[in-house]
Amino acid sequence: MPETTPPSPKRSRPARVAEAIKDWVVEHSLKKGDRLPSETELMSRFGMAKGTIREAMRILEAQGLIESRTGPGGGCFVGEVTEDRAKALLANYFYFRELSIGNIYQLRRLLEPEIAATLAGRLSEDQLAELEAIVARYPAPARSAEEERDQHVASLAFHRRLANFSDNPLLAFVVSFMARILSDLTVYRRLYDPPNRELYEKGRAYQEELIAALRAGDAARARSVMAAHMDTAERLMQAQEAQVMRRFIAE
Amino acid sequence: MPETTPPSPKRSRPARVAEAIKDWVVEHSLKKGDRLPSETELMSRFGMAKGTIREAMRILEAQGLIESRTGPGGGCFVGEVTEDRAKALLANYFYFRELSIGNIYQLRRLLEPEIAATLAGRLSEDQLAELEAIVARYPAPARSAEEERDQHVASLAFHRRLANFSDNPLLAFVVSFMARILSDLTVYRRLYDPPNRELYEKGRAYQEELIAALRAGDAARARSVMAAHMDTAERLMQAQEAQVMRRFIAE
DNA sequence: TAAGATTTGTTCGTATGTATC
DNA sequence: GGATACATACGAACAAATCTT
Repeated sequence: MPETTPPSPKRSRPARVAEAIKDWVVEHSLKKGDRLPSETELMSRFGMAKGTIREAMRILEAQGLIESRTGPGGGCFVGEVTEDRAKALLANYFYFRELSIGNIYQLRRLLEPEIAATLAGRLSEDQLAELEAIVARYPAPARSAEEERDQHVASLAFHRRLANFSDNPLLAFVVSFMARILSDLTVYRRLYDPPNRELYEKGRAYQEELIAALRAGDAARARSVMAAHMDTAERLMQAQEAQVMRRFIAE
Repeated sequence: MPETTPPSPKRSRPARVAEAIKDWVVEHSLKKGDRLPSETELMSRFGMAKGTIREAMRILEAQGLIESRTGPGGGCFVGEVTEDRAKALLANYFYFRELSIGNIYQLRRLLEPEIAATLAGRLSEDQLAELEAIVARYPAPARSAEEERDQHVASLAFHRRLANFSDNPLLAFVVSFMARILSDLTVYRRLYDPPNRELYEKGRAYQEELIAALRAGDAARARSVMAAHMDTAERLMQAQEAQVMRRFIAE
């Protein structure tokens, strides 16, 4: 595997090696558990020192493309990028870009009702039970800011779970990503005090009605219930005037 | 900066160092061009060898969080994640997940009309001219598969540009990301032959009408034109995909 | 132009840790 | 437990880039 780009431009050697390995994986269409050549093998293949190869491996690892194990039979292995890692990497992109509540809800209003509609009548009883279990985690209005924060995070877990039931991976990812961003918000800003009784009651009522519509297979109703839910949720969030995300998210 | 996690779990040292540096950046709320401690500084701070520190830096670099320069006044600097890098990292996530045309268009149908509507009457004459210039790149129907592919990529550039005019960074990113995926599709699948005259004529007519609506500030019309555009575009794409599949089987 | 200083980039040799047999 | 195979980490040296004088 000779260098195909002799006067190669600006990038560091590890970066180029990482690119080359990536291409190699694609060309040979390696699958999830497949093993990459060992470090010593790569050293001689690329004619570079151990440190350089290792840095390249770290690059791939940071992107979630490989995992490595020590010991005999160990080495580096192709691994799918996990959903969590993808979300973390994407969240970094928005670190400096200051998403507003309005920005997020503009998408939620469009996407969440769509998810609800497409899932109506297509969820198993197990899946519906799972959603009900999440709703059951907040049976009574919160009595403190702490409790309310927990409830809101749980409520977002409801949406994230629902999203992951979708058979559209792109739709599922985007919706789930937004739920995660909003969850992180609640952790790092004291967003939910004072406790807001209205948020609790409306939110819970909507989610219960939504589950009923999903079970009944009533797509139109599921859609409109979710739309109304998003509508009030945004108004309440806006009133609380959150500021979004000022941190890197650890995977 | 001593180790706060003595029995630290499974992760490698470079990964932990990278995390620590990330946290450090957040805590000190460093901005885009700010400089990180030098390698030698970090070596003594973390009590680790040069190679280890460098691997940590590569992890951060791979995520787009830092850049590094040599020489006096050089070092590692905080850098915003670029849009392109974020897209590439996210694309890795979908590498194994095989998005279908239907998956992508389910989102395009929802998001693109929204973008069109929110931008109506809010674009400068310069921006409108830029869009017109893109449309002008395909003044006549394509006469070969090559030419048609180029036209379709240009047409996707139209949507990407429009998306980036949006003042909602999240919406802009998602739409622009989809356009890029579809562009890559055209490279890796021979999706656009044989030349399809209908795609050309309808697509061009829609985009011209859309620009008119945007200029006139007619949000409702911009929305409906874009919706119709997405509708026919998806049907044509689906038909062509079917055609490609059949050809593949036949061959 | 040239020399020197500073900082990242790369190499090599060696030693340690870890999992399999 | 011992041998083996592999990644992981260290330390010292040298190379390359880039700024200053």
